[in-house]
Amino acid sequence: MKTSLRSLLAEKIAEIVNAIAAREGLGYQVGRIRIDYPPEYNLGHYASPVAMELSKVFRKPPRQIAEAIREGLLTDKQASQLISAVDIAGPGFLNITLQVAALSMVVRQKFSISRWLDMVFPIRQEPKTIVEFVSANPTGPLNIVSARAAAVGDSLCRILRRAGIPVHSEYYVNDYGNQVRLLGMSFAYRYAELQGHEICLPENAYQGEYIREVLQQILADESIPPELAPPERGSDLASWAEKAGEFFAPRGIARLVASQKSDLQSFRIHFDTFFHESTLHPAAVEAAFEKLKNLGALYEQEGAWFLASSRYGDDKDRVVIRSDGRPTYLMADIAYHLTKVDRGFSRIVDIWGPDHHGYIARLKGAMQAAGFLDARKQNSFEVLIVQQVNLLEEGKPVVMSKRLGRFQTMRDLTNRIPVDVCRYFFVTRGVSTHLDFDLEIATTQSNRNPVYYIQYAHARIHSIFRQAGIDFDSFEAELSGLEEYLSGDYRDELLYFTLRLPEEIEDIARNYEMQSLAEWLHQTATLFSKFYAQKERNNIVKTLKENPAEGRALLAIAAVTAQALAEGLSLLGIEAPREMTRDDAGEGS
RNA sequence: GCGCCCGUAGCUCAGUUGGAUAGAGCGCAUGACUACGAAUCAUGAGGUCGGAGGUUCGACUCCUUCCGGGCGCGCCA
Repeated sequence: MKTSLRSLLAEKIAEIVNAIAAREGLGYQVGRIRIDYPPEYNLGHYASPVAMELSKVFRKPPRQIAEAIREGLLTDKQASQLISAVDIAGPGFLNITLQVAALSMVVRQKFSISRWLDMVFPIRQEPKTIVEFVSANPTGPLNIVSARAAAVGDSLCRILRRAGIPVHSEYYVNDYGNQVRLLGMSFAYRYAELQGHEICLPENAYQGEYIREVLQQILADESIPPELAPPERGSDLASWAEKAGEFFAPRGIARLVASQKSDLQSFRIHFDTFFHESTLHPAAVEAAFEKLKNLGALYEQEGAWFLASSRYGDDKDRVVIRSDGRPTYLMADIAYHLTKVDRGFSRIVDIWGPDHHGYIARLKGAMQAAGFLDARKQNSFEVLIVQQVNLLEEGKPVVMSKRLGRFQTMRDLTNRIPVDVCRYFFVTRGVSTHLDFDLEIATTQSNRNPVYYIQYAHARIHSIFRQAGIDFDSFEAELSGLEEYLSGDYRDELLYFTLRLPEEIEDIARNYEMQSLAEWLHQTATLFSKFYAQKERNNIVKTLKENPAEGRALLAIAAVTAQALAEGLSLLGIEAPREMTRDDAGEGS
């Protein structure tokens, strides 16, 4: 089967609708057929509201259209093999119930979730995609919003990749410009302080304690050239600091970036590349400028060059070259994004922090001006804004100020909360919601966290295999001929739900709503727990002894569930342990 | 002032691009281990979906307006 059950049904319904339209003499072709899930399992496996949507086009009552589609499905040779019933409910919902045999058609010889996903995806020719995320300034440790963006971006990449989409993940390092100068200067002042100077840090310097720590690392690794020794005590340090800063800045950035990379690594975040802004200057920036200028997207005014972004929906035009000739950050960012185009990516996804939303219009404007978003090209450029995380400590907000060095770092977070818990927490919420993270509650509740519930279900299945003395990895789930054992006691419900994984992945590849995968994992684990709690009928070890055929069916259900849970967890960068250690458990329960 | 995001159960959040009786976790109440792990299962209490209008077969979802919270509106990055 080269498609999910849902897509197959959607195709069939589309055929049927088009046939009806032709019969009625309407020159109408349906677009995407929406197929959802009924609110309750006993209503069916799939539900579609198409009949209601088509009511206007066909000028007929929804139920009448639904009836025609029902006829079509039941008389279609391929579809009728899968379907056991089509009910029309409420105002015109089509509720489709599949046959149990549909399960054994999917779970055939050598079946595994992983092989199945490999078969299903890619569903169509997929565009080369680049996802840029985190991209924090290399002037300090990563903060908690970066942690959220990292979890979101990395999970998205894993999911897109699983959907067969060629994905490249990238971190844009802003190692150029004014802030780099300020960073170097900050090191210089701290260095002077070490040399016995009374210093008064300029207000715009980075004040965090980490500046001192990184400075120590630099000093431990290399000696400072004598000509950079601080001037006489009491004299003004400003011009000296400027010069010495040029020495410290690149060294400091290298170490800060390394430290960020190590934070990301411990959060299981993978980047294919780190792209340094400094490599764009000057050649790529100049080339981008020339390109936009030749396309007529720029104009000169009062000695500066402006991008006419208001033509493309921005509130106003934006400066790209200052009147002193230096390019702005926007100009460099345009150059950077044009490299994405040059590198062959036709789908560009950026994940930005909450303070950048005002920036979307101008960058999109630039990409439009550059011809990337030409309607005929089918390219896309999407920006996801990850909203802020309010860090609370016992219900009170933790005040954050990066400049003053008072802020919660990603490291603080991961030191206190296990990575599995953090990553699950971050993707369970939609990216656009502001969310509160109470460290105190997160710490105490992490013991009762939903992520452990999912992992527990997974570990339990492996425990069953250990009890049964069957090797999980070489076991091959196979349901052909075992249909009679697949009904009731949550058996079919669990299997159907589990086999929806490709549909989840397919949806997320389109809408980026990753919280639905977290939800799916939780529901799958819940169904397994219910299945497992049917101790009379679903005791696998016992059934294997009493009725081997039925035992194999139950074992296959469990195996497929474990595979799907492991696969889903890994898509969120969460581990799927085969045993849970008691240390992780809540004590007071 | 303008723009973007958010407002759903006591708390933290889902709600499938307008669909069926608005859901989950935590917390609370009650019950279930001599059977593959009780980190579990079963049952229950808890909602004027921020307020008010509008659009239609149908609105938590779309539009208008108001209220409340957050963030942006540099020739900074």
